[in-house]
Amino acid sequence: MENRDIARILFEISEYLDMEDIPFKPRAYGKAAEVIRELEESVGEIYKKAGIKGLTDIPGVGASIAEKIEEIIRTGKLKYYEELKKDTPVKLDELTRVEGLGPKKIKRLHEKLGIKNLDDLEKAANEHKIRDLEDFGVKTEENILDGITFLRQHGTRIILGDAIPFAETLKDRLEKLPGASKVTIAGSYRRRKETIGDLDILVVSGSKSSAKIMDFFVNQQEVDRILAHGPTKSSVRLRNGIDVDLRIVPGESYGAALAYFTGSKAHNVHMREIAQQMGMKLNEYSLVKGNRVVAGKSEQEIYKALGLSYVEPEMREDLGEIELAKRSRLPKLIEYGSLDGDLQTQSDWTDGRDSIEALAKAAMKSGLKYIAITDHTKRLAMTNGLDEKRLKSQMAEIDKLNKKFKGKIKILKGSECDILKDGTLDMPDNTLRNLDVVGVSVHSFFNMPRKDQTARIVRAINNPNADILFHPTGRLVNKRKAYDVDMDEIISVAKKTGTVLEINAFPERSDLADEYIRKCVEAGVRMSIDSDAHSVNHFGYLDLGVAQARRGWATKNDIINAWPLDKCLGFLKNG
DNA sequence: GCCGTTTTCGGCCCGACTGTTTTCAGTCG
Repeated sequence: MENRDIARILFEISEYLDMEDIPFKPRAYGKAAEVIRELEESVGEIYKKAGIKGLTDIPGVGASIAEKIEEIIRTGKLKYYEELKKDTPVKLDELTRVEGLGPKKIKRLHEKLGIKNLDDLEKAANEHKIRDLEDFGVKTEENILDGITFLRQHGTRIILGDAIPFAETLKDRLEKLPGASKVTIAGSYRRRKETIGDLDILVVSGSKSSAKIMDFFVNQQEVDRILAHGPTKSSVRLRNGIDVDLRIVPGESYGAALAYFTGSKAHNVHMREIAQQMGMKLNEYSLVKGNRVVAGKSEQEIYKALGLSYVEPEMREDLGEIELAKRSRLPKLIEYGSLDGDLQTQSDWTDGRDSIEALAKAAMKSGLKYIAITDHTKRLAMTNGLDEKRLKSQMAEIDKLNKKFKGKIKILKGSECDILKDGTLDMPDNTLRNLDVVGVSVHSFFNMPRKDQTARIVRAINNPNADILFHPTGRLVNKRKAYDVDMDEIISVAKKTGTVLEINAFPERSDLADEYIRKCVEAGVRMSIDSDAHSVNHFGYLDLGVAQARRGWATKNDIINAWPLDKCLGFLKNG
C-alpha cells in the first residue's frame, strides 16, 4: 500500500464526513491526507520501523488516524471507510476532480440520479438530466461537461523547470500593462515545489486600472476558457491545460496578499491561528487588530507583528518552520547563485552534447570556478561509456585544458561510475584513485527488492574511492518512482563513510527530494548540488537544485560545492 | 480528529466568485 493510496482513503473519508456536514473532522482527515501525499518516505516503512509512534509523529496524524493507517497497512482495508462508503458508494476521487463538484453536489447527484462515477456523470449531463435538478441548472451541466473533457485530456502537475519559461513570459506581458506593478508569481511556483499545479499571479494596481488588466488577462490568445472573471480575482484555463489565477490588490495589501497566495495552505492556516491567538485577524489584505491595520505592505512586517522571524517561501509547508520562527531559530538557507562549482557534467565523450572545453567556457559564464567532468562508464554502453583507456586519455586532455584555462576555471577529472548489480563499481580502484571526483550511480536493476538494493548501494558507497552518490533514489518526477531503497540506512552509512549525497538539479530528477535533504541536514551528511549538464545550456538548472536544497532547509555549510575548491576537494575521500 | 507560549479541554482561517437564486450555499484556493 503506497502513500498515495493511504492519502486517497483519508481524503475520501474527509469528503464523506463533509457530505454529512460534520464539523472539523473533515479538516483533520484532509490535513493528514495532504501531509502523507507529500511524504517521499513510505508510510509503510515508517510503520515497520517505528510502529504507531512513528505514525503519530507525522504532523496531522493523531492516535485515531494512526490506528486507521495501521489497519490499512496490515489488512489493506479500513472498516470505518467501508462503512462510510456503504451510504454513498461513489468514486469520489474521480468525481471530486471535476472542477466545481464537491461532496454536497456529488451526494445530490448520487441520490437523485444514481451517479457513481465519471462515466455516469458524463452520460447524465449529455442526456440533460442534471439541468432539471433543484439547485442545478443549464450552466452547471455545461460546466460539468467541460470539466470532464478537461480531466480526460490533462490533470497532471507540471515540472517546475518546464513551467518557468512559460510563467515568466506571462509575467513580462502583465508587467507592461499600464497601472500594473509588482507582478509576482506566487503559489507553489514561488515556494519552488518540484511540480506546479497551476499559476497564481499577483498584481498591485489601483482600482482605476484593475478592470482593464483583468480584461486583458482573460482575453489572452492562449486562454481556452474563463473560469471566473471578477474585479479583483480572475481565473482562466489555458489551451496547454494550465490554470492561471490572477489577483489584483492595492499596494498597501501587497505583503498580506503575497503571503496569502504563496501558501502553503497549511502554513497560512497556522499563521492565521497565531494571529487569532494574539487577538488579531489575518486575511489577504492585512493583519488587523480590531479596526486598526497592524501590517500588510510587506511580508516581513506581518511575520514581525506575529512575533515570528521571516520565513523563506521554500520553507512554508507547516512542517515545523513556524515553531522555529517563533524561537528565532530558522536556518540561514543557502542562497541562489552561491555555488562555486558543479560536480556532475557529461561531455561529448559519452552522452553529452558539447565538448569539455565548451562546457568549461559555459560554466565560467555562469560564474562557476570549478566543474567536474563525469562521463559515464562502459557498463552504460548506450551512452558510449568510457573504459579505462578512454578515461585515461580524457584525463590527459583535461590536463591540457587546465593549462589553457589557468586562473579562470579548474576542470576536475571525474566519473559517473556505474554501480553494478552486486554493488561493485564499473572501473578498477586503481583508476578511480587517480580521479578528483568519483560519482557512483545506479542505472540498472531498478526493481531489486529493498534489502538487496540497499545492500548494493551501501557496498558501493563503502568503496574508498566513491565520493558522491549521484541521483540517490533514481526517481523521475511524474515518470518513474524511486527504486525501493532504505534511505535512512543510506544516510547513516554515508555519515560513517564520509560519502556525499547529490542533489541532482536536472529538472525531471530533482533527486534528492526535499524530505531526504532535511534528513541529511539533520544527520550532518554533506551534499552537492549538480546540474548533471548534458549541454552548455544546462548550467541554469543549478538554481533549481539550490531551490530544492532550500526546501530541505540546507545551509551553505551543508553543500560542498558552495565551498571554495580546496575545501571542497579536501572533504572528498582521498582528498 | 488534532493540537498545545490557552497544554488533556475547547477551540478549530478567511474571503471571492458562481449559479441558482430573491439572500445564499457550495466550491475553491
